[in-house]
Amino acid sequence: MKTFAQKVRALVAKIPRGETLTYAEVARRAGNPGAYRAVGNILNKNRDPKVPCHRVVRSDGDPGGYAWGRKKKIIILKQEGAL
DNA sequence: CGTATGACGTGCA
DNA sequence: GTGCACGCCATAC
Repeated sequence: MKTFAQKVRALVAKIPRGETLTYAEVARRAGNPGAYRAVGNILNKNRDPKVPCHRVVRSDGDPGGYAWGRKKKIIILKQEGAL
């Protein structure tokens, strides 16, 4: 039984380049549609270089947050063509 | 085990 | 349209 964090990281790592998923979407795919809160929390404490957490945005269209800086996140998305 | 936290989401003023 | 408050879940301490 993988922990929710493990599932989330695996899903985020599967996000194709140039595409973005919302925390709610990731949480839903992880099996816990109501744990979108935990998704952000997990990525925040478990920022893994193998996980493109910058491809995870909020449902409002806002970039959300980024452990390395929200601004940096936007730049990366722009470079990938997701923005 | 219980409390506090957070990169959210929705609702209401 | 903007701002504040509440609710929600998993993880950390």
